[in-house]
This record gives sequence, C-alpha cells and structure tokens, in this order.
Amino acid sequence: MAQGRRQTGAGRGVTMRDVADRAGVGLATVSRVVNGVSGVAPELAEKVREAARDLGYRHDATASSLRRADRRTDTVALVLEDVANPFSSALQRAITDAAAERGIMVLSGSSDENPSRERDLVETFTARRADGLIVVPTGRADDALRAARIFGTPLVAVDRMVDLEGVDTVTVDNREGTAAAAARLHAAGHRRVAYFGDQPTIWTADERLAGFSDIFPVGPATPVRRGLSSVQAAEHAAHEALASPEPPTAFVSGQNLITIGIRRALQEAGLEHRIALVGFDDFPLADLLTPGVSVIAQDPARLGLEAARLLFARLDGDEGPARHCVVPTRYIARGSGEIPAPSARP
Amino acid sequence: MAQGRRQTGAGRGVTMRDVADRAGVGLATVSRVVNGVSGVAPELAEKVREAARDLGYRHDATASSLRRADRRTDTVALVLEDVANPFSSALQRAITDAAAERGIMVLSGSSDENPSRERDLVETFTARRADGLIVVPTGRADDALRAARIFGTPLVAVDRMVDLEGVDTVTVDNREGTAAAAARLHAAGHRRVAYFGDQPTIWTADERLAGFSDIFPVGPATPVRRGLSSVQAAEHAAHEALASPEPPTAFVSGQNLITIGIRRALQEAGLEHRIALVGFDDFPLADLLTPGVSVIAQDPARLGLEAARLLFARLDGDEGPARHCVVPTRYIARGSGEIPAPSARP
DNA sequence: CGTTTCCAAGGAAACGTTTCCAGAGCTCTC
DNA sequence: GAGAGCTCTGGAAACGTTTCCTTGGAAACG
Repeated sequence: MAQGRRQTGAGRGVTMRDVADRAGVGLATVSRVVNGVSGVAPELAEKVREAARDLGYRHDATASSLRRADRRTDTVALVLEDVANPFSSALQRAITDAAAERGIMVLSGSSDENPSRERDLVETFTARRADGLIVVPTGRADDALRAARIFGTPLVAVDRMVDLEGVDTVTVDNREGTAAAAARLHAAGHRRVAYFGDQPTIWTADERLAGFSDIFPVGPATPVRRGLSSVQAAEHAAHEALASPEPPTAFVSGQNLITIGIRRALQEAGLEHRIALVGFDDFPLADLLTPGVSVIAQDPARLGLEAARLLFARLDGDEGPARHCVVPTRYIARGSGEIPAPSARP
Repeated sequence: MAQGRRQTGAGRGVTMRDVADRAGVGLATVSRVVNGVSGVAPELAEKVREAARDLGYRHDATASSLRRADRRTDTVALVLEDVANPFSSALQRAITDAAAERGIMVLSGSSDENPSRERDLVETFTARRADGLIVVPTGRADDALRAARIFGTPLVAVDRMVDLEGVDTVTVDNREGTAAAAARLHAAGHRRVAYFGDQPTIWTADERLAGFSDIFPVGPATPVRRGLSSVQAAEHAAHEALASPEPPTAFVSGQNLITIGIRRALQEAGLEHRIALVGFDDFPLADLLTPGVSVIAQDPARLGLEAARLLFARLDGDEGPARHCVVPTRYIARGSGEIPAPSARP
C-alpha cells in the first residue's frame, strides 16, 4: 500500500466543527473540552471526547496560537554553533528537557560560526513566532540579535557575552579557569608554554587567552596561535611548534577540537608522556587515553539549564534588568597536565 | 533597560494591514510582495517593502500556513533516542542541513528509548502539523507511529525496521557488519568470544546479535549479555566476565557506550593488549587509544541524508510503495580487533 | 470611436481556533 | 412567587494571512 499523502489521511482535515456536529454540541463546547476548561457537564464532555476519538481529530496548535490571547506558540528556538559538537548537543539536551517540562518544544539550527547563517536562523525563528530565543552568538553585537531584540522576542545569549542592552547571558568563568590551569603549569616549573586558541572573533577565545596571559604574559617563550578551528589545523600547528628550535614544554588549548589535535600530534611524535597538555572543555574518553588528558571542564548541561531558566522567567513576565549568570569551571587532573617541566625533573 | 516582553516590542503586532495602510495599498498587494509573486508594479512593490521596513514588519509563518492552500508548515519533526549521543546528533545534523536547503525547519526531541515519551513527542509534533516525521523507533510497531500513519503524516523510520505497512525505512547492514567482524576474530583463532548487546526490544540489537551468532553460535564458550545500555553497566558486566573461570579471549560489543564500558574494564584490568575488542559504531578518539579500538563503523550522516530524501520525496507527492534503503557499514582495523587468540600466538 | 482583452490592484471570504457575550435553565432568597 | 444570581451552553467575532473574484483602467483591435 502506498503511504498516503497528507490530504488522504483519515483524520486529516477533521476540525472542531466536525467533532461538534457529531457530538451534537456547539463549537465552543468542543474547544472547552479540548483545552480542559472546567465547567462542562461530564457526560457532555465524554460525548465530545468520544466523537473526537471516532473521527481521529487532532488539535491544531497553529490555529490555536493564532487566535489565543497571549499568542504563544509554546516554542523556543536554539541557535547553536554545531549540533554535532558534544558541547552543543549537551546544551541542546538540557534545554530541550527543561522546555519539555513546560510543554514547550525546541527548534534548533547550527550557525557554524557564520554570522549570515545565524541571521537566517534568527529570521526564520522569529517568522515562526518562537516565544523566545537562546543563542550561542557568533559575534559581539550581531545585527540579527539586535533585530530580534527590537522585535521584542526575549533573547538569552549562552556561552558568550554579547554587547546588547538588556540581553540575559550565561557564561562560564573562562578567564579564571584558564588562569588557574596555567598557574599549575607554572608551579610545575614550565616556562615555555604554547597557547593554541580558536578564532579571535569568538568571545570565549579572547577570555581564555586573557586568563592564560595573566600567568604567562605573551612573549617569545610563550608562543600563541589563534584561529584554529579544527582538529587538523591544531595538529598541524602543533607539529610546527614541536619542530621549532626551542619547542614548548607544555601546551594549553582553548577548545575541544584543538586539544585533540595537539594530543594527536604529540602521540605521533611519541611525546605525550614528556610534554604537558591542558585543554579547555572536557571530552568523552579523555580519561581512557594514557596519559589521561587534564582539562578545564565546563558543565554544558548546567549552562543550558540556566539559560532556559532565564528565558522562562522572561516568558513568565519578568521585566527586570538583564541578568548575567556565571557557571564555574572545574580542573580535572588526569595526568597530561601534571607532567613537570624537564628542568624540574629529578 | 529592562528586556521588553513580546507585547512591547517595536515590530511586534505589526500586521500586513498596517503595512498596507502605510504604503497606501491594499492588503492583497502586500501579500503578493511579501511572497514575491510577480505582477506587482515595481514602484508599488518598493513602496510596500519600504513601509514594511519602517514598521519592522515580520511575516507570520503560522497565520500563513493556516490559510495557505497546501497547509504546509515547512517543518519536519525528528524523534531521536538521545540528542546527546554522537550518533543521534550526527543524524540530526545531516537531516537539519538537508532540510535547510529546502527552507524547512526541524523540530526534535529525545525518546530515551521510552515508548511513552515517543508517543508524547509524536503527538506534539502532529499537533503542530509537522509536514513529516523522521523517527528512530523504540519498538517494532508502536501505537504512536501507527496513529501518525493513520493521520496521514508521512513517516520515515531510521536506523531500525518497523512493522508498519507503507513506512519508508533506512537502516544499516547490521547483521552483515557484525558477522564480518566476528569472522575476522574466528580467523584469528578466537573461540571463546563474549557478545555484549543492548536491550532486546531494539531492532538493531537483535540484528547485530544475529550476525554474531552466524559465526559463533550461542553456547557455553560464547557468553551473551543483553540489556546493557550504559557505560557503567557494560563495564560492570565486563569485569564479571573477566573474573569467570574461563574468561573470553575477545569481546564483541553491539553499541557505542558498551564498547567504551568494556574497554574501560579491560584497561582497569591491564588487559587491553591481550584481549581483543570490536565494537559496533565508531566513536571519536577510538584511534587515539592504545591499542586503537577496531569498530564496525556506520555513517550516521549518510543515514540521515537518505531518511531526509525519502521523506522529501513523499512531501513532493511520491505515492509509490514503501521503500527500504540499506546503508553499508565499514570495518575499521585499529588494533584491538586484531589481537590474536592466545593459542594462535607464537 | 466602440468594443474586447488584458492586467494590476483591492475587497472580502476563508483557514481552525479561542473567547466574548448573551441566553437558557436552574436554585436561592426575601 | 418573583427577581437575582449562578452555571452551562452556543453563536459569532476575531486572530493574520492567502486567494478568489470583482473592478477599473489602459491597451489592442475592428
């Protein structure tokens, strides 16, 4: 049998009017039953439910939200960097779960760090009248976000700060986290430490580098590479650094994929036990490698939950000033970050 | 400044009527301009666009789809097992990208292998009048899916077969993949091989076990554990197997998390170089471990793309019989699967 | 010049729902 | 026993859009 098209479905096209006629009641009564409003005689309500079941009636959420006084669509939209990245998907999971508790659905899309894709997504989402937006912003004061603000859709920026009046934000204590990790390396005797970071347009990339520089001011002994955004790029850059006349005794990475790239290069050179490595953001299996990869771990689920909470507060009518929520990071020692500098070795 | 609520936004509440009044044209003309229909005088169209810009007008997709003849919402819904799982997020990513090319948005949710959550999600999605559904089904012939079919929403099952008339499916050649991997172990001299699999309610779990049994018929020498669904559970089970009087010389795992759990147990016992391990489904960093973890790799992006294609064909009016698409797997040798049986060692 | 043809443009109906309002039937109170 | 108050019900308007259909005017044709 062929799969029916929408028009041919049994229940498709059945409206409240049809249910009302079959149950022998008025349209308004059906609406009341469907929405669970009290004040309908029990036997009448049962008759309506039966008719609805018989006809295969399905409530139409789009028509409903169009007419309803609050015009809510019970939908929030999520603009991620890339759903396939574990950080993003953990964020999405947390937000989706928090939303589900309130009967809210989540639309999502990936910007791939591309401002024009971000703009497209925000535009599509506002056209669909999402009740609110949670965005991992590509830039500091993106036009798209500004437009959403002007339109009046509540907006929460997550993971990165944004220069927009009145936007709630949730971030991680990037600078402190990196500084603390760098301080540990310093205490272990490291003086030649390389920092590999993401594109400078990204807020977190700046913050993390700043934390590193708090301990290791940029200079010839502390080479900094920025703009790395893939495992391959980081791997290549690490090989270059290792081939230099005075290679670093430790690496600090500002991101997930970069950490993996560096580690890959170290393993290829057989140096993973001799050169220290600390990465920002935890990743699965970091503990199964030998040595385990020490990281500055964030809690993406927590980040998502806080973002959802801020957004829901706005949806509930909170008109207060913009809030900023900072979630702490946690250093996880697994071995790679505890390798001492050669000079400090016995 | 306080973040405005939806009612207070500048553009919020601006309708086509307002734009029409400001531009001094009729409502119908604005609609034509907004939808890019030809047959409007250029200067009039420009006037409309200007008025829309001035007022901050945003097209309302919900009202639009309500009235439009085809009643399309340009939305498809995705029911995953768990967005946070790399397999699921890769699937989502591929589907979202394919959909974006057609201007279609993707709603998604996680069933967590729970049929009642699956039912909730399918119901919510049909209430929102998604044009189509892509589902990783929890069961063989779920009520929820049947209901969607009856309602007439095109439905594609992905990753798992489903016993429903006329439902398109996309799966991987599970049985062949596992059988081929098992055959390699057999050739390497292994005779005591343990199989650890997921819950038997899951179609793929059955298929993969069947493939294993094609080579190693279930018996005392080939212990089978099923119903493992977390890293911890698998780790625990592996420890038990290793402590048995005659421990297996190789493990075959039917899933991602199980593979990791087994590997974790092997490393804790210091046996990762002596006992072979092959897992179904690749995972990041499998190659950075020593030895690297050999896997039967699937291509989730490909799976998602095929599912999207099947669905879009239905949306485009394809009324043909249900189709079934099988995507091949690929064995990736990384070391752990190439460890020979002790008897075969020199 | 009169008639037809064509095309741009606007008025109004309709999509499926929620919600206001009015009416009907009741009980309760003075 | 009549009016007030209450509860339940249904009719109809409205949400913002698309689309049918009509209209007015200009161009084309005899």
